[in-house]
Amino acid sequence: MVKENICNCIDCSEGWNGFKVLTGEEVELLEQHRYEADFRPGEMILKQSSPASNAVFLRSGMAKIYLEGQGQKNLIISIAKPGMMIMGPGVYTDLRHSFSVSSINGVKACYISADIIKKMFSTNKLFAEGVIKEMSRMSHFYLDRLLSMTQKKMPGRVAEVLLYLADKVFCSDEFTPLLNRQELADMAGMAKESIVRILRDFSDEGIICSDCPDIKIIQKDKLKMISDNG
Amino acid sequence: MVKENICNCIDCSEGWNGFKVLTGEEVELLEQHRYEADFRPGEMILKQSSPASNAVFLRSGMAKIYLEGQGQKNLIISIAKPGMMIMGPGVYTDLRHSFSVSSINGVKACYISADIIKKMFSTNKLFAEGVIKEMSRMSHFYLDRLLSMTQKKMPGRVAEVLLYLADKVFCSDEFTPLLNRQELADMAGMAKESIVRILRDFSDEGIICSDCPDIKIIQKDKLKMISDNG
DNA sequence: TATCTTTGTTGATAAATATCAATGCAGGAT
DNA sequence: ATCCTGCATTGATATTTATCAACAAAGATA
Repeated sequence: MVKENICNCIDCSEGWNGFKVLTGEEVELLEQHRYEADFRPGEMILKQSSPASNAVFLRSGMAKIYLEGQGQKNLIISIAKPGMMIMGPGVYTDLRHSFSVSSINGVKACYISADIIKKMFSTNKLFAEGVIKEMSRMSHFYLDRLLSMTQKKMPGRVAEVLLYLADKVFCSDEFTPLLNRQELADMAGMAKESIVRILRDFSDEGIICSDCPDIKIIQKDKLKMISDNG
Repeated sequence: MVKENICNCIDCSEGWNGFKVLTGEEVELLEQHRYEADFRPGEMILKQSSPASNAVFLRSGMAKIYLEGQGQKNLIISIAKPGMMIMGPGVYTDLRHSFSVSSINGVKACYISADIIKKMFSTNKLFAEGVIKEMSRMSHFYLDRLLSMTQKKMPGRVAEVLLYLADKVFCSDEFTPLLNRQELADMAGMAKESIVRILRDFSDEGIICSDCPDIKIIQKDKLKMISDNG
């Protein structure tokens, strides 16, 4: 198997779009502060509350981004894929990572120094615009989740999670979540027994086909309705 | 009574700190795109989903920032005071306001064109840094709330709201919330009957003194414990 | 003052959700 | 094969929370 020889972030086929606007010099600077790392499934990539010295970019594989609450109760915020920037708001506030990130399957990732990103934020206005757009998108997403989590009942939240996985993560109505029931529950903010029951209900009503671990969305419109109406 | 003659955002005693780094030219530009407005209690200042053409800065009074869910159920995210920037992530994403803002008491506010802010974001790197720091702070705050709302039970959320009001809004352990019970419930994400009962419980246990509408925090350490332990 | 209207409060009840305990099932190790 | 071990599932039950209905209290209006 021939390995692609990645030598910089602009040419990297899985690189973040925001890097496309960098100058040659900036790319070189970036290279000097980029570290590659491989992870097996289930390994910690970023730890919540640890010093936010790096942003992370996946080159392959998927990772879960989650908040650690008290008593090992987690809330999975989103699933990261190659091409996305993973940089929490802590980089510009308390210099701590705002969330934890860990690999779901095998992951190749690049750590890039947060200081360098901040530096380029100041020297390259197009790059700065890309960064603020990305952070705004995240903020927007958090607000959406905040509303869902507080106002929707369990079936609505499960429907939302399924639609998120289908539309934003796997880009297909038929997928293998990679997450186990406990993790799906952590995404929807409920107990694992609850999500099991709701998935069964959806199955019984013919809205999805749940051939564990695979999930196939049959009646997407119905799922959307459940998600919208809470 | 002599009215202060405000002629620009740098000299304004209630202006946002982030404006302090602007050049003379930029301040002038800002002035050309600034509109003052007065509001009586309970009036809409920004409407969720409407075009995000302006950011808002309060010169006096307070406002509630909230998400409108379906079926007139609101979630109050935070309380805005003079000196704070009110600009949602929609300005950099879908160009719609991400939340609604309405006055709690009498409010004087300045609308500032979002385009001008974006322009200065590109031309003044210190200003850009101020904006991203502010947006990061907000993002951080949203993540905190997300975790609280999903993992804490009602008493924990009520304690959190009380501490927020005391520490971040009124800067005193004795205050008049200005929000009625329904609105306090909308902050803590519960029914108004529920918050009434919990406030009474806190009163009975001597943690607070609730002489409606005034609230006085007696045992702050206990309240913090309740908030932390969910 | 008398009458509305809104807001706060309480108790009873229903609905939503979590927890607990038991069981089954599949993959990996011995 | 046989034994583990972790995950999924199910039913029973307890806890949490919302809803409903009634009423009290405080302002607002006439």
